Amino acid sequence: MRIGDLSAATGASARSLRYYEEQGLLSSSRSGGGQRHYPDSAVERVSLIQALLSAGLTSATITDVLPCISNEAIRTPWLAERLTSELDRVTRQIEDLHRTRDILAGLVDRYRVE
Amino acid sequence: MRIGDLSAATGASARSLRYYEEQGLLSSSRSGGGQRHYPDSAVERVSLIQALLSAGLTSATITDVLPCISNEAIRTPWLAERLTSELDRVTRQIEDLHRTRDILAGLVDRYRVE
DNA sequence: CTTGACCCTCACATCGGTGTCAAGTTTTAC
DNA sequence: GTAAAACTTGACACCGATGTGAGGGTCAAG
Repeated sequence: MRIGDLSAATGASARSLRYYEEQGLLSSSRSGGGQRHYPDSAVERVSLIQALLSAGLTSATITDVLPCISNEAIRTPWLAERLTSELDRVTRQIEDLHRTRDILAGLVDRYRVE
Repeated sequence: MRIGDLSAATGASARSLRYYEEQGLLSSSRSGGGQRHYPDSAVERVSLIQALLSAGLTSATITDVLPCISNEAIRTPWLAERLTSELDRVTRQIEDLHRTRDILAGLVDRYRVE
């Protein structure tokens, strides 16, 4: 599939897809004329990238962390730490967000009732 | 208390506290020499601001939403909608984050076991 | 007083992902 | 074979909260 198709399939803009590639998160083959072609599996990969980005991982961090999905060789203890610490961060983020949601819910409630 | 004290009490930098004031999120009285003074209650207000900011509310949104805590008069139906839609957004954000956490947890697990 | 710690305003810098525009090339459909 | 749609690279802009630094006041303890 070409970049427009992948964009349509994932919701990521073509600009973003090129950026992901530039950052080493995503790879593509090129047609004779230089246009990018993606395998169907790219859709899932982009979704994963999007999820991790929206969780606050940096593209550099994702670059470090993503290969371990497909490439067994790159697994190092250092990477395990990295993954765990990101997991902890996200977990904390969820907890904070729960508190904030309660605050907002309280506001809504108070607004409704009084 | 002065800005340094409030900063120490909340973890927000003095820069941020001035910014909050500039955006209309926080008010202060001034000493003769022009230095800011805050009541003790400012600590809680700043915590609230921090929570809402970290939940992804914009300072402009918070400006709209915060007054309804202290000022009954400003409550409008429009504000109710606003609050509710922010609440929904945060709720969705939490759900997304749960999925992402599961992804990360899966990576950690896979890393451990294999 | 004086001195050191604290505070003031103003302005510019930073970060990271994305938008957007320009000028040019490739692909597709008729 | 031609036009339209889609793609390419490159560069600059933006957002929004915060950092940072300059140059200059204020406050409190000695």
